[in-house]
Amino acid sequence: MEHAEVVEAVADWFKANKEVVLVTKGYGRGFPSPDITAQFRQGKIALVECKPSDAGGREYMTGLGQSLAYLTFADFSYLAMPEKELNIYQKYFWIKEIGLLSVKENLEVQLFRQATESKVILKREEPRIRGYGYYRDLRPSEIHSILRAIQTERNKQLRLDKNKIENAIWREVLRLRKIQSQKQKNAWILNIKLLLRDLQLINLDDYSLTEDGFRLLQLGTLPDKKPYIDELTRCFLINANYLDIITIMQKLNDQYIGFTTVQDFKEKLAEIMIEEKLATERTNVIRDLQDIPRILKDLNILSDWKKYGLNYRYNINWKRVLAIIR
DNA sequence: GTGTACTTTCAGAACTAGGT
DNA sequence: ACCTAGTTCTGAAAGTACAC
Repeated sequence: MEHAEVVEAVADWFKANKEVVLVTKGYGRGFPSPDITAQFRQGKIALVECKPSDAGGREYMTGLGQSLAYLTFADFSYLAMPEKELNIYQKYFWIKEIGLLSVKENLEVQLFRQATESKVILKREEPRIRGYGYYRDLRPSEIHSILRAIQTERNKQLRLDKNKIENAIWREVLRLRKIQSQKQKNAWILNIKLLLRDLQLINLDDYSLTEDGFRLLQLGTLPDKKPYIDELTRCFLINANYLDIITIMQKLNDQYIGFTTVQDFKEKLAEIMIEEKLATERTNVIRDLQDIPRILKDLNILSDWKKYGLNYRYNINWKRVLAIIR
């Protein structure tokens, strides 16, 4: 049983739970990075570490260690693996706080042991209402300009001053766009913060760049823009979890011959995104979808809105997607 | 060409938490 | 309870392109 199969099965198991409002795979943080995040109605969060078949004791012990680490920033922690391995190694998983999930050969999931609530949270993971990155307005080249502005300002500072960094971001926005009203400052900075957070390019605590952030900053200065765009695409697909969105788009394309209008397509897409718990009911997925196709087109993942017979559709450039996520 | 559907860009409304 | 500042989300005008 592959790692991805275990992840898929366990994610589905959480989605089936009425109390769960949001399920995301591998999204939200750098290290240590859980395979699944499940968020409950009251805002409590469970993190899951998944392990495949035939991996050797060492890997299952590492999984236990990761699960323990998750208890420092989430309410519940689970370790999931195939039934066979769970039986072999269960004696080592004696720490009762860690929940255990057993995945059968037919990919059916069983709750082997309920997790208990963490008593050791150091820094709580904030509940989210989206299982995909927040995105508004910014173009790929603008993202690079903003990263550069943040890093330039940071290098000037002896002592961290977040306000000055935000002022630097705003100055950069004013340079990039023709904005009339100062009132927009907060909205713009916020939109930028949320995007960079979700792409995992900066730590919001101190505006320090992550490894991905640094890489993008460097790639963006090259004369050839392709490596930058490719890397940014990877961040959107993996870090911001847009891979799940285009997977659902493909499902829709397979299911329907086409769509009468963009609006029709977006409504159907939004409905499934909520069904699949990629967003909560209170998320305005439709509004998000106003901007998401644009960035996917900029990243060369999505075609234009093309006519086929009487209907229309977006096509997904899977060749490129697969090359980038390798 | 022109009306309509779609895209891009800017603006601000609606929450939320904390203080009094 | 009310105010305020800060955060998050929503709306829509302006611009563009596309079918007819």
